[in-house]
Amino acid sequence: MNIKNKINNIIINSFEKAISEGKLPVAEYPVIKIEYPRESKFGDYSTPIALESARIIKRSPMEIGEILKNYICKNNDLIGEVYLAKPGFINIFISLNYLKENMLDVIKQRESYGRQIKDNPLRYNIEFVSANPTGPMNVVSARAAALGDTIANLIETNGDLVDREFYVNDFGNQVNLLGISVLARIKELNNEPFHFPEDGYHGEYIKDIARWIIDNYSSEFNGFKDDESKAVFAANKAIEFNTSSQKKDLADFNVNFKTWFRESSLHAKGEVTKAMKRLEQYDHIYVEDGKKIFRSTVFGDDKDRVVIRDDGRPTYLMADIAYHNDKLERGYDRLIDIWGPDHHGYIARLSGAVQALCGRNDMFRVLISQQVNLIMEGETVKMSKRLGNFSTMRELIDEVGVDVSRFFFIMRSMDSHLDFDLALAKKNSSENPVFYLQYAHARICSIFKEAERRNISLNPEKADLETLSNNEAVVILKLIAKFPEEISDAAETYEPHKISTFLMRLAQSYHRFYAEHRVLSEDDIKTQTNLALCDAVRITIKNGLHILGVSAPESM
RNA sequence: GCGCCCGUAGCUCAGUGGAUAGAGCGUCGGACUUCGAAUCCGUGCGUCGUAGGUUCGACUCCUACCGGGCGCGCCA
Repeated sequence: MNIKNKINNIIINSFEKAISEGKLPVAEYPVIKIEYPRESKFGDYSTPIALESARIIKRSPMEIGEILKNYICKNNDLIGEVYLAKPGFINIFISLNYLKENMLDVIKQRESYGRQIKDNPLRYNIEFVSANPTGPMNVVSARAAALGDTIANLIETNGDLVDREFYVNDFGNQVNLLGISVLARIKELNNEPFHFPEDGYHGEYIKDIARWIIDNYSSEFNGFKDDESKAVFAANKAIEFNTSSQKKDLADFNVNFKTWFRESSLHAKGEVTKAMKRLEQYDHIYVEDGKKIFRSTVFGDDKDRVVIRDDGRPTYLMADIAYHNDKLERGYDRLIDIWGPDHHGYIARLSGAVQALCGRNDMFRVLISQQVNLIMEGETVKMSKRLGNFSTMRELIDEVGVDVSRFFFIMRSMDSHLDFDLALAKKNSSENPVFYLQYAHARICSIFKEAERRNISLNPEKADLETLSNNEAVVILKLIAKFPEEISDAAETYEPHKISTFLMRLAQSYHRFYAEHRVLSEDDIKTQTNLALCDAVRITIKNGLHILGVSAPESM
C-alpha cells in the first residue's frame, strides 16, 4: 500500500473514532481527498476535509480540524507532524524515520520497487498503432507506439496483465488500390506501358516493393494472365512487405506486440456474421432500404450507422465491431484502443457497439493521441501520406534515436498537440531532458565505481538519520517514497507523462544534492548513508526509465 | 452548421475545485587543483484567450464568444 492510501486510511479511522467517541456528529461527510500541497511548508500531504465538512455539520473548519488532528497524530510511525493551517487545512508531514526505512526498502527491492502485486489482476488488451499496411509508419504512429507501450508498461507495473495488439487492415478498397499501384510500378520497371491510378499510392516505397517482387517472385507473378490477378498478388506481397517492415521498426523502438490481428481473418472465419447475429439478437439492428443499420443513437451517437450495405457487404464499422466482439470473447476485462486525432468522430459508434455487445460501459476505452508537428528549422513539416513526402518512423529512430524519441513522445500529455523539434533533438544532446535524467543515473554509477576503487562497498544498515537531515536529502527521500503512488496514478489515468515529470523532479533534486554534498568522505557513517541514498535514487530512476522504454546507461 | 483537442512566462509545456500559478529551454551574471561542469546557484511585472455564471474557494466545473488544429462517408 502506498503512502497516500495509508494516510487516507488513517483519516478514515480518525473520523470513525471521533464520531464514536462523540466528538463529531454522525452525518453524510464528503469524500476524503488527499492532496499534495503546492508549498512544502504546508506539508507533504494535506486534506481539506475539515473545510468541506464545515457546512454539513455546521461547525467551523478550524474546530473540526483540531478534533481530527488529535486522532491523526496518535500511534503511527508514518506521520511525523500534523498541523492545522488557517482556513482549515490539515497538513501532514511524513516522519524522517519512515522515509529512511523506505530508502532501505528500495535498496532491498531493487528492480521491483514501484511494482504492485494484486491478488486479482485484471486482464487488459491494448490495441495501438494499427497503421495501415499500405506504407511505412509516420511520426503519428511513432507517438502512438511510445504511448501505447508505456501505458502497457504502467498497467503491468501497477499489478495488472496486458496484451499488446496490432490490427492489420488488410481488407477492402485500399488494398486493391495498393495492388494496382504496385502493379503499375512493376510495369514501369519492366518498360511496359502502364497507367498509374490518380488516387493510388505515390510514395517511392511503392517502387521498392515493385522491385522486390520482380527480384523474388517474378515467375509466380508472371504466371498470372490478367491484370486483376496480378494486382491481387501484388497487394498480398505488398502487405507482407509492409507489415514485416513495420514489425521491425516497432521492435527497434522497443515495442513488441503479442498479437498481429488481420482484418481479413475476421471475414474468413465468419466472425462478422457472428457479431451481426449477436447484435440482432438484442434488437440493436433494424433494416431500411435493404440495409442493416445499427442503433448507435441509443448510445449517444449522432445518427444510426449502416453496418451491412444493400448488396450484403459489411461496412468497415461492422468489421470493427466483429473485431471487438472477438476481443471480448477472448476474455479480457478491459479493452483499450489508442487512435489518432482524425478518428475522434468514430468513438461514439464503436463504443456504443461494444456496450451493445457486452452490456457494460466501463469495458472499452478509447484514448486519442493528438497530432505531432514535426518542426525542422523552425518550420512545421506538413505530412501527406498520399503525396509521399512524409517523415517516417524509421527516419526518426535513425536520426534521433530510440531513447530521445520515446521520451519526447510521452513527455507531453496525450491531449496536447506535440511540437517535435527534430533539429533540436539531434543538434545538441545537452538540451535534451532525456540526457538530464540519464546523466543523473550515470553520475551515480560513476560514484559507485569510485567507491569500488577505494574499496568501499555499500552497507545500507549503517545509514543514519542525522546525515539524512538536510533539505536536499529529505526532498529526495520524499520523492522516492512517492514513486509507487505516481505509478498508480499514471496507470489509472493512462497518463504516462506524469512519470517523465516525476523523474525530472527526482533528477533535479539529485543534482542539487550532489552539488551540496560530498558522497564519499573519511566519515564511514556519512559515506554509507549517502551511498544508500544514491543507490535508492539510481534504482528509482532506472525503474522509471524502464517503464518509459528508455535506457539507463552507466556511463555516457 | 455540428463534434472533439488546444489556448498558462520570449519559446515548448506542467498544474486532482484549494493556500503566494510553476518547470525546461532561451537571456544575463556567478561556481570545477577534490566522487562526471551533459551539473549547480542567482536572474521572471503572466489580463492563466475574452465575458458571464456556479461556491467558503475557479487555471481547473458550466454557458456564450474569439483564435489555432482535426474530424463530420453505405472510405478504410
